[in-house]
Amino acid sequence: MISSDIIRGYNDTMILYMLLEQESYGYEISKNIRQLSEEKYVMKETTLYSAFTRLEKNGYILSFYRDETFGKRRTYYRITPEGRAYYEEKCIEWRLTQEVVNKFIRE
Amino acid sequence: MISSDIIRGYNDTMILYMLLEQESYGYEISKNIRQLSEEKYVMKETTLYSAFTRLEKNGYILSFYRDETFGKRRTYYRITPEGRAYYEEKCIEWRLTQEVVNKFIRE
DNA sequence: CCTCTTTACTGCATCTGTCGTAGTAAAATG
DNA sequence: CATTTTACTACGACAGATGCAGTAAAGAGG
Repeated sequence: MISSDIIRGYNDTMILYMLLEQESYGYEISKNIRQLSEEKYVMKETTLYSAFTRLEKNGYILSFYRDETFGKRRTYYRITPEGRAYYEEKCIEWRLTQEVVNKFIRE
Repeated sequence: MISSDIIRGYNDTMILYMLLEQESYGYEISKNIRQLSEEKYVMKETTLYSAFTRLEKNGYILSFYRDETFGKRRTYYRITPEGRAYYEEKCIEWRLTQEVVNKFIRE
């Protein structure tokens, strides 16, 4: 299992990744993360929604409603240019982190 | 810079790695981590010492004093078999984490 | 000899992201 | 018509990391 202390700070990055190509909403993002990670990582609901709040507060995503004639009303999210920039930074940081941590890993 | 939310949970692993081959003490471990990471990661003092407390509480390290006729008295640490086992687990977890996070990283 | 820097910690309070638990509510399924 | 799935919201607790402050001994430099 991947502990929350390791993934911490990368949940935001995963969500932003999911929004790079298309706008989406909580449940769908959650499912897509689970699938892309091949069931190896499942983001908790509370983690997901609190990440949305944080990301929107920081200006990295925008929330909106769509006119839906079916289904329960969803909150959709769209990535902003600031969100894309932040995502890019996180990718660079991740590569550096890997490089550093790998020096402390055996085999 | 590597954010504390990313490295979180790996500080313990880095410290244990440093104790695999030889017993050591706070200041030395801190210097060695800085050097091994090529100055890319510097563990904060408070983080380091609070990690020692936690690691000892969990039975992963043991603290002791050496008879020193010079210098200020140091608290030395030694890794336990449980600490080695925990370190191994963390290595496995780290590989899985890399695999998963890399799916969400562009380029 | 005296000051400054380096070594070697300890204590305490705060912040932040994650998570457990609970609850709401509408639509789909059987 | 009951159960499951979808789609959230609220609240409180926890743990690791950090900022800040303080202590104290040894070594370095003038």
